[in-house]
Amino acid sequence: MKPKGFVRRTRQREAILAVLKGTKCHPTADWVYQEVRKEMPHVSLGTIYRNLRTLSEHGEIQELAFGSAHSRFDANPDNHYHFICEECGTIEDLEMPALAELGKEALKLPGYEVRGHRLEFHGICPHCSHHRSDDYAN
Amino acid sequence: MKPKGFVRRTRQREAILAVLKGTKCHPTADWVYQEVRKEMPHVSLGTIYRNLRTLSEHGEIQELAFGSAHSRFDANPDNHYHFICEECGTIEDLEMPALAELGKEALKLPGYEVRGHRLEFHGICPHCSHHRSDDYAN
DNA sequence: GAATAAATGAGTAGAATTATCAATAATGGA
DNA sequence: TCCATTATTGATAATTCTACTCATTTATTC
Repeated sequence: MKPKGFVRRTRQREAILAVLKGTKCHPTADWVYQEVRKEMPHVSLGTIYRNLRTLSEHGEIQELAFGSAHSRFDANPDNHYHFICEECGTIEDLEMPALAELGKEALKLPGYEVRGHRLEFHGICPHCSHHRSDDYAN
Repeated sequence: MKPKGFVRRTRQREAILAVLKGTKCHPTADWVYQEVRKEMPHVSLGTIYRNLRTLSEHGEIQELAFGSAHSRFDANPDNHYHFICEECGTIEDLEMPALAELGKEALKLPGYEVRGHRLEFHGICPHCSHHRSDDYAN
């Protein structure tokens, strides 16, 4: 019997994955589009976006973005860390002190002038975790 | 003599900063807009964006975003860290191993289910650092 | 090969952000 | 206090990135 909801292996998806694996840079969707188009001129930009999402949802690649598409702002300009809830998207400050040794670690890289770092944790916040238990109870 | 290129102190900028300092959430530009509008109904959304940028450029607030507005993709789905150049925006993989103890540290937070973390360093890459020296030489 | 449903291409739509520009207002000096 | 200067604003248009729609195509299983 044919399974429902499975993932097909298409020329386009293969090409996108190949392009991504063939570069050390961390390209944007549009860069990938331009590359894939060289081999497959009729590929659609929608296809690129759709597949990049599908691939990252299946853990084959990863998307580098700050949760939502739009920026968020923080009145505290000093370095501190955040927790981002995967469920509700809430961003919270962590009390954890900034780790000075992290910068030093990276300073070992020759030629790189490290000015700072950013650390975020993601997972489920207490609020959403609570709602989840409610769901199981029903 | 009047200095050229200085930053003025405007009602709008003060209001934006006040709104941002008055919240613990990490709002989007639009949220700030809605709040400022309560006190200042004719404020323009463009003014919000302009000031949020100006303020973060002057280190009075910080913007939480992944460098550029748009997502970037990485063929490597495993957790690893990145270096982002503030000059050219290039993102590079770091050889540094993922720090397991970081997750454990954050796990101490009661009620939070930490699933992962992300660490990025920012600064100047060797390539841009080199160009800079050239500038000084001229 | 046929049936099925996922995926595509082409175009449209929407949301977030930036640019444009005449009008306004903050600043330092007279 | 008034003036000259110019950063900033408000209003709107323009861009950019991404998601959505839907008829058509195509990968998969039988």
